Amino acid sequence: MSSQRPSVLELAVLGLLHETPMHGYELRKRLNSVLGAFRAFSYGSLYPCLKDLLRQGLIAEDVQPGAAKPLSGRKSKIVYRLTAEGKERLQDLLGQAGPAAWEDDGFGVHFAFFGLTQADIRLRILEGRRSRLEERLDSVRGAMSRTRERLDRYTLELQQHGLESVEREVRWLNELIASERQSGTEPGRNAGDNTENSDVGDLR
Amino acid sequence: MSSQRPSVLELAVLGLLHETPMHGYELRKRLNSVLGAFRAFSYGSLYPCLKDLLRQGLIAEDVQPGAAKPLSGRKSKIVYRLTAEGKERLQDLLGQAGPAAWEDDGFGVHFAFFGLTQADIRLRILEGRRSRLEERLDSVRGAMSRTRERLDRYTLELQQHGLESVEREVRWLNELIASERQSGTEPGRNAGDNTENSDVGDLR
DNA sequence: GTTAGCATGTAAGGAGTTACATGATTTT
DNA sequence: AAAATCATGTAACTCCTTACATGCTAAC
Repeated sequence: MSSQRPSVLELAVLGLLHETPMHGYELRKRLNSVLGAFRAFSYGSLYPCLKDLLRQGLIAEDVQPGAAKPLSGRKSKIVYRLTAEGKERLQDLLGQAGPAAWEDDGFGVHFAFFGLTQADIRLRILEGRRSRLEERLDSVRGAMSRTRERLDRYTLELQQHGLESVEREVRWLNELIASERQSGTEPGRNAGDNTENSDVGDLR
Repeated sequence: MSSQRPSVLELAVLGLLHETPMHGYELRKRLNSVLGAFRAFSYGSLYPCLKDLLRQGLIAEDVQPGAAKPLSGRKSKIVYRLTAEGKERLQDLLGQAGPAAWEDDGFGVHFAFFGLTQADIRLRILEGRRSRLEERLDSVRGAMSRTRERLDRYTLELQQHGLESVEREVRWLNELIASERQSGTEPGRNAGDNTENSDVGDLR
């Protein structure tokens, strides 16, 4: 009655555990390293989330009894791994290309797991985010031109910087979309296929 | 027992009401227009906040009885204005140059009201934010060099973009700080004094 | 042998959203 | 007279953080 977490965390945890089993502490570090500047999570949200996923049968725990390995700085108490249901659920989440995947929360995480996402879904998410940002651009530009005169230097500076940030992300998305389309429509190539050819993949 | 809102909203509301009295609906629109791309608030948080500020005596309400003005598209029900205590509280909040003023939440709002903020506080907030971002830069760069090999193209792309966004904000802050120092240390000029001289103020 | 980092958790609460409920006024 | 927008509010809920509590292991 209180579960159903379509949360960012669920996807992130399932996605990370898809690579390799891990225990909570490790998971949290990788979480904040993969998501980098975008998001950070504390144990206070991670552990309850793990319990929830466990209860749903999406992950399973392997308990390491004592310190069996004197060598190497590992001690590992509870190692979580993805179950078959968890893999299904992950694929399910990765297949979603709705607003949740391109809003501020969500986009970063979905993008981080694009390597596991189908090419057409990737494209839809990128385009969804771009049009979302363009909407925002319009409304901010509108508000600026409507109230330009009465704003002081700092407010103006803030708006300008915000605007340029969004514009910058739109350009980034444009490059990504172009690159996706090129590898997507190329004959004889499958989704996710990304061997080196010409300069695609070198977008920075 | 449950008040004490050092929330972003409190500062934003007091700051906006310092310019001119307004009713809630108007306040919310200006809020989302001034803060633009940084933050957005819903009525569900605005109205409770107004009640709280009212209870604390920081704002007062002037109720407009009926439709007294046939002309102009105004109807105004409850117009809020800043009380003397509210002005004090605002100055208090604007004088704070601690972490709350330079973390992700908070910085945007504090910056938006730099026009009402003392020059030395402005500088401290800008420098605080810059060093905060530089810390983040270090940790992300560290994480990247530690795990570079095993990351797929998309994860790398995400980190790169995040990194560049932060670097961009640091450059922006550098320009602002330089400009602040110039007008601050100039002999015969007071804080907030920003008449045209050479090229300061034209940083974009 | 004590500090630092690894490791797992919980309780309380903060900050805000969504969805709803209601009604006045203006525009079409 | 219907639709849009102005205007005010509330209840329930979400998601996450902080601060605490606990203990193990490695390094100095």
